[in-house]
Amino acid sequence: MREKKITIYDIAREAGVSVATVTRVMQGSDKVREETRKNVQSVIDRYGFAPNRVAQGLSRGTTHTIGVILRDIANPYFSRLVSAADDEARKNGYSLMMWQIPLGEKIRREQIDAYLRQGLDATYFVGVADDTSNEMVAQMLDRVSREMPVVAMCPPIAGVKCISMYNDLDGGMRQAVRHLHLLGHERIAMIGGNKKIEDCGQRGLAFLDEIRNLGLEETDQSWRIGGGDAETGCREAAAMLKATEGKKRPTGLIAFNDLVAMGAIRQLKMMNVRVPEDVALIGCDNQMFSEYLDPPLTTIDLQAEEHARNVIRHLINARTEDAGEVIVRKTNLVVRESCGSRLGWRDLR
Amino acid sequence: MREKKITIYDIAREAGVSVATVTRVMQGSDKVREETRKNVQSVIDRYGFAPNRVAQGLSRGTTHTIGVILRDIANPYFSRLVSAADDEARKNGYSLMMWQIPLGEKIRREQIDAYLRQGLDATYFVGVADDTSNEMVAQMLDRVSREMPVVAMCPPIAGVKCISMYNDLDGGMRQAVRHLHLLGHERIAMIGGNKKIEDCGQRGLAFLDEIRNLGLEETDQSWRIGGGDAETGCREAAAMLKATEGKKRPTGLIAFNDLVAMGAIRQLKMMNVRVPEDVALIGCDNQMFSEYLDPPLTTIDLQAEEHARNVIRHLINARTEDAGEVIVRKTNLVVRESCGSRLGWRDLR
DNA sequence: TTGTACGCGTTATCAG
DNA sequence: CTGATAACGCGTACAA
Repeated sequence: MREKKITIYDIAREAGVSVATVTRVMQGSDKVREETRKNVQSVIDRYGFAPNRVAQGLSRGTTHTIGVILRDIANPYFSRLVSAADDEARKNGYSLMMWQIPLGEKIRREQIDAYLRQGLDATYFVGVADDTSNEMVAQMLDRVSREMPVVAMCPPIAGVKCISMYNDLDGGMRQAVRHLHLLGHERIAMIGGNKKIEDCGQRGLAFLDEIRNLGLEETDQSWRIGGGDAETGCREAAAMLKATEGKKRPTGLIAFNDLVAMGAIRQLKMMNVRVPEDVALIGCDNQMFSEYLDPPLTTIDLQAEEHARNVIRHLINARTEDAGEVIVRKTNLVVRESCGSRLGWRDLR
Repeated sequence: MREKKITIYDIAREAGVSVATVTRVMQGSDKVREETRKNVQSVIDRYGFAPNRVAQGLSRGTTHTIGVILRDIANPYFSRLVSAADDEARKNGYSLMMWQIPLGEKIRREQIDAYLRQGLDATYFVGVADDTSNEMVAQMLDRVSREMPVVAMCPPIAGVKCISMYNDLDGGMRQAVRHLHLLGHERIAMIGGNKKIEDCGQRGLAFLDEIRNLGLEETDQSWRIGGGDAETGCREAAAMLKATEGKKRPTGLIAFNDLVAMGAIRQLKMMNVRVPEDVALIGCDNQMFSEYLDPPLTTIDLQAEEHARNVIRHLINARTEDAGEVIVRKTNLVVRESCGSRLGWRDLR
């Protein structure tokens, strides 16, 4: 199956020069006589020669490969990031190596060892909300960032020296809350997000804080915690309706993300609650499918592609001094119909 | 940033043996005295030593890395494949290297060269419908499969020697058509799919063929070709309604995939056509979001995860004789509410 | 301007 | 059983 590969020696012999000269030509060194240069180049072209990346990696200590550590690329938000990242990397001569670490699975020492000895040039870590306080993640990032530049897409983690480039979901949350409040909602609740309140970064806290700022009521139904999937949306929406049966239920809902929102919409419909007439809803991530939901979903846009491209650029140009840098990206509220803002102000009593 | 890495020489010196012996211990060779073995192993453990993959790659000629060539990992169907593939690969000590080639972009010779010299052990090619007749794809797969085992997720391509493992979308299509026919639909149309009829593999043809088999009417609106995205669904659904205005329009619709179906649902609703009461709809892929659409989408399930895992297993165990093998996977129709089968038979005149 | 020879970290072959 | 040592393919001081 595998044919004999031609090496730099074959080219050198054929061109009647040494391997050093071939290397010089390939690197565009100016310390080569023009005549030699043309001759060597023609041989290279004739054979379609290109250096073996593995050997190059050993010799040069750089593989032109960036590792991407993430939880689950099947999550459409993450796959958008990776798609843009791969495109940007490839345009700069780099490749991406996937490394999924399923959420809930222990990160073992040997896994990190295995990751480290692959000779990667840099690491793009895509974190989820509670990774900021996850001890295993911290240890992993700490070890990895001692070996290569790392950009982590999550808030800074105590004791870890890497570039942190993440979304201002705090601000996004507050904006969403204010949007609903402006539309006249007085009872606003949140669905989904991390199990333990101390694990949510600032996100859920920001939500609660903004509720208080606006002088809105905070009840035991204000934040129904859960996961970040559609199932959570179904389950928690149902539970919330049940818990507030007969009482005044929330009229504004903010979902942890668009998947949760998608599940919530379905459950609400099944229970004959209209969106947005009875309950307004806002999601987060601006997924590809979000504008096709019924109603089209108002959501917090994170500009995933732009974010990912930026990460790759940082990684490629990373200098040691950059470690510790923190970059916060502003979010955008994309207003569609799920929060009813197009219907104008309404009486929500 | 990068600390001095320990090598096999350090271990050998520390253990008072030669590097050959260290290698033997690491490979579990039985030709090592038990006492030596334990001694060396203890040193290995103490230092947490593990061989450098790059050097290993050079020496052994195998990198334990599988390349994944695909069009766009942001497509949720592909990202599901990759997620499962990565999981399966990792469980077997392999890593995945991404290689996106955007649809519509020319595949240049140098790109293939670059791919080839990465020292990959195998290639997982995820094709789209018209790749089967795409000359550039054929050339690429031909070159790649001369260097390493390849499993292509598309029908066999003339002149390319690789394992072909793909879905029986033909059969899936026919099943979908018959399902609608059984429900009483007499005018069934298809939306989306490849631009040129000769590029569709058997898929669109299978649809048309099955229509004829059942003695159903075939009109110029029977197949509205287009792309494979939600936009196509919107555009073509609108165009179809417009083209059949005042006439008898199709009552059963089969979308090229779930994205197209998603767009179609939205457009139909906007034009006050009810699904499934006025038009029944079937998609393809069983995407994560499909059951959350309104109505939940009946769709052809391809068992993406299982498919991907199988590909990886084949790649890892590939023998030269396997090239040329063709594996066709059966599909499943997942019946939900978008085709109205739960409503029972209806009069559709 | 060009060539020689060594290093990169492992594996594998061949003596011993 | 164990140890030198030659690949693996390329980059690069250093020498010429």
